[in-house]
Amino acid sequence: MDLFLSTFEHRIDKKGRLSVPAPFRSVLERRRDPLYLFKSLTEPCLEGCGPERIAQIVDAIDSMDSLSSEVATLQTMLSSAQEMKLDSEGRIMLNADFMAFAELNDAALYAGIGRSFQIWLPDRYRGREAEARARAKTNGLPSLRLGRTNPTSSDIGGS
Amino acid sequence: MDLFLSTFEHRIDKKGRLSVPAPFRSVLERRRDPLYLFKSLTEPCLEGCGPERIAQIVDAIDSMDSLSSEVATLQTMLSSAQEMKLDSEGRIMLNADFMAFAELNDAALYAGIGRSFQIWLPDRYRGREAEARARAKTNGLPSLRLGRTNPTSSDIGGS
DNA sequence: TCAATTCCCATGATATCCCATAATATCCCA
DNA sequence: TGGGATATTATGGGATATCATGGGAATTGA
Repeated sequence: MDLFLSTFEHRIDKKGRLSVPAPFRSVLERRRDPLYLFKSLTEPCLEGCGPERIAQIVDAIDSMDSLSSEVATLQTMLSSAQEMKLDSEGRIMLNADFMAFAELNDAALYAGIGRSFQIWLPDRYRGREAEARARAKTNGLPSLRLGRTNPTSSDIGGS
Repeated sequence: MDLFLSTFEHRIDKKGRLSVPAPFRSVLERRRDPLYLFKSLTEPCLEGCGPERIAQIVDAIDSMDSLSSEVATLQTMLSSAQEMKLDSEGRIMLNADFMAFAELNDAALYAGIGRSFQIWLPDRYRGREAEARARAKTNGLPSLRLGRTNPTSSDIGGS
């Protein structure tokens, strides 16, 4: 099972192009998957994933009460989602909405979190990481149930 | 699986013409589908889709009790539906009824929500999006357990 | 005939393609 | 194991194509 792991910091050039880390690209290429990005619902960052997660959201909407606020939330995710086309050098172009949402300017940090990854303003990410480490030191680690855990909402729009 | 995703804001010119976003056009062209628009039943916006969704509504009506109020509701959708013809530059013309219903004047925002998309007054849409994000932040994200989740292999984005 | 559409062309902005380069990582063979 | 050769990667720039948009002319239709 190949996963998105590790962090990478890349420059955003004057034309707004941003290289996708080669290890992430090869995960997608191996699966012959296009790359989707969308605005996180809970954090000031972008989320990257393959098509199966998008399909999951589409199917969930169809099976839910179309008047519920949960459907509105899922639709918000989709309406910010975008299939990213990579140029021949493996770069993507972030539109103005994405750039503004994550407050990016000339650099971006990719954080692989397993089945998906996030794109952050580098300094902001490092600040969050420091906070998380400090929390772990005082509160201890969250329990890690090994083996299959039940899916929770927190692994959709992403932590 | 090609879907209507992302948002696009386009101007409505003096002649009432409105460009359909190129990515939406290419979804329709790839499927050789015409474009249908109809007035949303629940929101002050227009809905856009291909013929399969219209057929879905027709089939649903056929399979329901013709006296039920739901049938009347669905019929309302169909009676406002219209096949849109695109000009050679990929633009549509919205009739006065559509313009008034969505309260459009000189700009429109397309919001892709998977198998269909919506057309909104831009500011109104952004307000709704902000609300949905605020809700998600306080209430958490909807669970996606509903969709078919294949627990074996190959589901990087899955559950 | 008049107004409203449809067709056609123009244009600026922007995205995309293609090529170049420097730095780094990987390979290969002595 | 070392070190030179080769491949990969991130990054940049110029040329080209696409897209959204606007306007005039031809066409329709009532």
